[in-house]
Order: sequence, then C-alpha cells, then structure tokens
Amino acid sequence: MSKQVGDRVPLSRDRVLRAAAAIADARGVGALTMRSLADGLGVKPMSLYHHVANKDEILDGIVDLVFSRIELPTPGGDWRHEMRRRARSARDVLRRHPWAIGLLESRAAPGPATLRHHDATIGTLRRAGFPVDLTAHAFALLDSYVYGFAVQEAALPFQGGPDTAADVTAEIMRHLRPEEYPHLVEMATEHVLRPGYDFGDEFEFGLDVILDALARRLPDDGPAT
Amino acid sequence: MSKQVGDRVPLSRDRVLRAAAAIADARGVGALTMRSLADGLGVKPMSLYHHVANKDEILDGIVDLVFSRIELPTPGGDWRHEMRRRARSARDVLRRHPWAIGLLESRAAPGPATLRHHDATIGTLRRAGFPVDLTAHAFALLDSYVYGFAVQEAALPFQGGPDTAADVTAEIMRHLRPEEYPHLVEMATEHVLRPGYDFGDEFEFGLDVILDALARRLPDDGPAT
DNA sequence: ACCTGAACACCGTTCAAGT
DNA sequence: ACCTGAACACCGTTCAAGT
Repeated sequence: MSKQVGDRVPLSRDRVLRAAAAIADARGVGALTMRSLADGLGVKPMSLYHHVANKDEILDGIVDLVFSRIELPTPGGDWRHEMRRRARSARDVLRRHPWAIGLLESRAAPGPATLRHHDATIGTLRRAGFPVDLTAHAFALLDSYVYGFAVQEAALPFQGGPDTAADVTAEIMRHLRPEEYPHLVEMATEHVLRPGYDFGDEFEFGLDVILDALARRLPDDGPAT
Repeated sequence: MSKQVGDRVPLSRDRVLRAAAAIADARGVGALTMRSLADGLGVKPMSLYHHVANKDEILDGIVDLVFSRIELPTPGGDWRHEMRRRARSARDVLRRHPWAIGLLESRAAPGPATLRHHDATIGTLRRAGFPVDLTAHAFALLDSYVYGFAVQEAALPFQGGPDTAADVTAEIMRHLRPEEYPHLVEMATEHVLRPGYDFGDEFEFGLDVILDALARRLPDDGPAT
C-alpha cells in the first residue's frame, strides 16, 4: 500500500513518448492504446493526459522521436558522404521502427527533430554549392527514395534477414500460378530465391544512381573546404 | 416497414470494398469503421461479415483496389515510355487515395491486382532487354521513388494545389525562427513560397534522373520491336 | 501539482436468432 | 442464404474528485 515498485520515476512527456515508441516497436502501432501505454508505465490511463494533450499528440511525438534518431548530415562536409551517411541512417532507423512511415501520412505538423533534420540536409547541399532549385530537387528525390524503400521493406512478407525471407517467399510463390504471373515467378525463382539474395542490398544501387545523377547536375565541383 | 429505399442492390464483397474506399477517401481511414461502413451501405454492421472475414480483410482489399486503378505497363512496349506512364499513374492514384500508402506497411499479403501490376512491370523490363538482376534493381528503385514521393505528398501540410499550399506553408514558416532553421527558412522564402512553385512538379525531375540512369546501365538498346 | 474512479460514446466481433 | 439484435471486451476522453 505504501512504497510502490521502488523508486518511482515521475511521469514526463519524454517518458510517455519513449514508452509509446517501445510498445509500437514490440507489438505494432495497433497495440498502442492509452490503456496499454499506461499499463507499461505502471500508471492509470488518465495520468497520461497531464503530459500529452491526447493520443494524436503521442503519435506526432513518436514520429518526431524516430526522426531524432537519424544521423544529421554536417553542412560543410563532403556532400556525397554526408548524404550517403544520412540516407543509410534513415533507412536503418525506419527499418527498426517500421510503423513510423505509416504514421507520416496522417501527421501534417512536423516536429522539431524533423525540422532540424531537414534543415541540416538542405544546409549540407547549399554549402556544397547546390543552387536553391537543384537543392529542392535533390531533397525531394533523396527523401522519396529513402521513404519509399522503407515502405517496401516494411511491406515485405517477412522480417529478419535473408534466410527466413527466402523461406517465406518460397511459400508464397508456391501459391502463384506461373501462367498467371510468369515474370514474377521467374524473378522469384531465378533471382530472389537464390541463396545470398537480400532485398536490403538493393538500397545501395539506388542510392548510387541518385548521388551520381546529382553530382552530374552540380554546376562545378564544390569548394575544397 | 415494407419496401425500403427502392431497388436494394444485394451486398457483395466488391460493393463492401468500394464503399470502404469511398469512406477512406472522403473522411480518412480513421473514419472507416464497420459501423460507418454499414451505415453507408444502408445495412447493419453484422451483415458485412457475410462478405468479408473481418476488418483486416477490408483493409487488404482496399489497398488492392487502389492498385487495380494504376495503369499497367505493357510488356513489349518502349520501356521508358511504359515506366513513365506507370509511374505517373501510380503517383496520381496514390494522391487520390493517400491512406493507401500508410496501410501498405501493415499489410503483408499482396492482392491479385498488386501481383498483376508487379508482373507487368517486371515483364516490361525483361522484354526490353533488362537482365534479371538489373530488373530487380530497377523495380526496387522505381517503386521506392513512387511510394516515397507519395508519402511526401501525403505528409504535406495542405491539400489541393499550389495556391493554398503557399498560404499554409507561409503560415507555418511564420512560426519558425530563422536562427534555428536558417536553411529551411531560406528554401521556403526563396523557392517554395515563390508564385508558381508546386511540389508535385518535382516528380518529373526524379523520374527523369532514374530513367536516364537505368538507360545508361542497360547493356545495349532494346530490340526495335 | 499530479494522479485517478467512474462514466460516456464509441470500437470489432461472436452468438444465437430471425426471414 | 442472407440479414440482424443483443451482448462482450475493448477504445479515447471528460469530469469531478482525491492527495
């Protein structure tokens, strides 16, 4: 009745958001309810409302929390290196929190970490000599690629590495009639199901394509710092 | 008590899915409930369960319905033309049904329209002379770009054309301190807020970049049909 | 200041019944 | 065969109270 589970860390907006993201990671965003969240924090559901306005603010908050975990590019650094590092980090983070990409669609207001991330990205390109309009093009192209790749990875009918991937893909393919989907079946049997294939490896191909194309469109080489 | 609202079209899986997509279009996927869906069809919620197993099957179904509305590329046609037409159509359809991209993440099992779409895309590239591995690269790259662009368009803090876009963006920018987000503010004031700017126009730039890069990597020109 | 019990208007889904 | 009323175990959120 007195002393609870030891030292009770007081609730805070930050603790609420971290716990919310942890539930989404472990059991999916569908399992994230005010009640499950309160349970996880050892508190009653109504206590949460003292730290966040409502569930929508929690969803906004955990999306921004995910963005805060993506490595920021450094304005002034080599733009190719910085853009590659940022893109890899973003893909990595989004793979660990696949629910974030699905939430993006319904959240209109970007949080501070998201804005900081965009600012650093734009700044890195501008400082490397990209004109404003090419920066806008590059920004849209790079982010589209990273987000879209994350969507595809999240939609893959398996999680956890190439080995289980092949098993599950093989199982699905068994139900596809080759007369109906000839090219899909060919791609699966002759390529995707080969040992060693990992969809994740496709990421570097597209990233190279995009960075090469941007380099070719950059007026002249950036300053040698 | 007798005759209802006239000729009662009998319920069917197809009618259920179309009505579900219409509700998601009009009021967002959050407003799509078994009860609101039944209401829209002039029926009681429990009747739906005679045509779909549960709500999850409805969500799977409307994602596949959206895919069925994307123009299929034609294997044997000029691959650049076919890929461009398909990409534009996909972006168009996803803009009209922005909730679809958010659902993709949680739906593991692709429906028949989705499989048919993938099959036609792969087939068009293969028939144009793309080796299997380059086809896999191209497929992942093109789809990532299209999906990711759709994510960004859906996350824009406005809907409906460049004019209202500028207004809302200006309103948001007013709250951003230039000392905190200097590059973001510069990009907004010197580019995005200029009359005539439309984020949607960025689509063609990235699409050209990708198609050019793929053409450069294609072993030799495809057969002259 | 921070937490909470009880209550309200919702959810998806099951089950047993109606025609 | 197709539809449904009542019920169950859930939701997010409000309100009035507790410490």
